[in-house]
Amino acid sequence: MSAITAPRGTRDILPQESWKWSFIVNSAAETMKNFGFSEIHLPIFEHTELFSRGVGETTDIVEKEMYTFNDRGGRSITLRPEATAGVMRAAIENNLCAQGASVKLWNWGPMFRHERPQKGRYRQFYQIDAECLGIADAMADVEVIALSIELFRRLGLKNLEVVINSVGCEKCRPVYRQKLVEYFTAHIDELCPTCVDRLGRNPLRILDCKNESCGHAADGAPDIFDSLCDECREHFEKVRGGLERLGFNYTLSKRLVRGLDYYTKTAYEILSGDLGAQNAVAGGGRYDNLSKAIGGGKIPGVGFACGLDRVALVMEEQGCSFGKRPGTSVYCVALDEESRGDVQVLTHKLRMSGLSAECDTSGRGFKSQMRSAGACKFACIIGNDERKSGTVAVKNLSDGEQVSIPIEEAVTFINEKLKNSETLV
RNA sequence: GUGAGUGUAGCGCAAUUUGGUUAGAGCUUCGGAUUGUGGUUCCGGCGGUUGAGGGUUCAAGUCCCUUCACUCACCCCA
Repeated sequence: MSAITAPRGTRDILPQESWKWSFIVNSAAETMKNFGFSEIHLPIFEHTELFSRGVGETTDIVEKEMYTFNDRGGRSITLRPEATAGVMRAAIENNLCAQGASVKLWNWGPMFRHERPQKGRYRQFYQIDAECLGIADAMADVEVIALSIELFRRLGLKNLEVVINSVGCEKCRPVYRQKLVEYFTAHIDELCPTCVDRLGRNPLRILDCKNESCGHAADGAPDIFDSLCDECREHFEKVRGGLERLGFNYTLSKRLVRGLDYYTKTAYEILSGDLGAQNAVAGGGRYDNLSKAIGGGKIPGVGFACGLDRVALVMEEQGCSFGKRPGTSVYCVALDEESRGDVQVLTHKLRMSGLSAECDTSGRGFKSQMRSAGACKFACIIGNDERKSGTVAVKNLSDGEQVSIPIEEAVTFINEKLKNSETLV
C-alpha cells in the first residue's frame, strides 16, 4: 500500500517556510492597523449561490474552478474561491453598513480553485484580503490602492508595476459591451475559439486574451475610456489624481479586465516580473453592485486581494529579508542519566520565565546534546557535581565562558544575560 | 481540460559510446576519537523492492507500454 500524499495543488508549509509566512502576515497586520482596517474571520465554505451570484455565472471561477459539493443536509456548499463575496455577505448579514455606515475589514486565509497547478498557482492558495465597504467616493479607491502598495513597500518587494483601468458601471458598461460585440463580430475570424464563445457571453474578456491573434484584434477595439459615463469618468480621474498626489507611479491599461463580474469602475493589479507566467501579486478594484447581486442593500465597496504564496515567492526570488528566524536561546544538558530529571525541571522553569529553552528528551548522549546546544546562546549543564552542590554550569556558547551558579538563581541569571546580549545586538 | 519535461537514500546528485555482477559517494542524522564540555577535523553506523504495474531480454535504474506524482507552459488569475 502506498503512502497517502497531499491532494494535487495542495502543499504543506513546513517550518523552514512557515516562519517567513508569519513574518509577512504580521507585517501585513501592522499595515492594516495603520490604515484602520480591522480583522474579520470568515467561514472557509459558503453557500454556492454566494459565488455564482456574486462572482458571476459566466466567470471562469464559477464555470470550472469551484470546489462544490452537497453537504449531508443536501445544501450546495462551495469552498471559497475568493474572499470579497464572503466579506460582503458578512457585512450584510451583520448590518455592518446599516444607515450608511462604513467598515474597513481585512482577513487572510486559504482560497480554493480547481486549476492545473503551476508556478505561483495552487488549488489551495492563500490570500491577504482587504475590503472597504460603504464608501462610494474615489478617495476610498485611492486609500485601498495605497494600502496594497505600502504593504509591499514594507516587505521590501522591488520592481512592481501598478496597472489600473476603469471597467465602467451598470449604466455605461452595456453601451461599451455593445460596441465591443459589434467590433469583434466584424473581426470574428481573427478570434480564438474561446473568444468566439466569449463574444456572446462576456465580450470584455476578449480584451484580456493573451492569444496573439486576439490581442491583435483587440488593439483596434473601441476604447473603454470613450464609453465611460460622466460619473465613471469623473471617478476615474479622481482616482488617478489621488494616486498622483501620493506620488505613486502606475500604468493605464484598457486591457485590464478583471475576471470577476462584480467589478465596477476601478480595476487594478500589481504585477511582478519575478513570478513567471502568473505575474499578479495583488489585484482588486471597486464593486458597487456586489451587494445587490447577493441580496443586500446598496453597499458600495472597494478592496484587493494579495497572493501570500506569490509574495513569499517574490521575496525569496529578490532576496528580501524575513527578519530573524526564531531559535532556541538556552539548551539544557544532562551529563549523566541521573541528571535528566533536574534538566527537564530547569528547562521548564526557563520556559515559564518566557525564554525559549530546550533539552534532550530522547536519551541522546552528552556529546550530541552539546552539539545541539551549539546552535543556542547558552548551555546549562548539570552533572553529578552540580547536583551535589546544588548548582548549574552556565556556559556562554559564543565566547566559551562558563560559570557555576546556584540552581535557584539560574533562571534570573540567564534572563539578565540574555537581556544584555539582546541590547548588544 | 491540453501540451512538454522530470521521477534513484531524509535532501541535492552519480552509475561509463547504442542494457552487464552485490546501485555509489556528499550533506543530514546517529555513535565514537584516554573516564564531565559545542558549531571545525577524523573514523564508523543507519539508510533504497531506482514512483507504481506490466513487457522485451540470458540480463533492465538504463529499452517499450500503461499508470501515478511533480514541474513548467496554455487557459485564467492571487
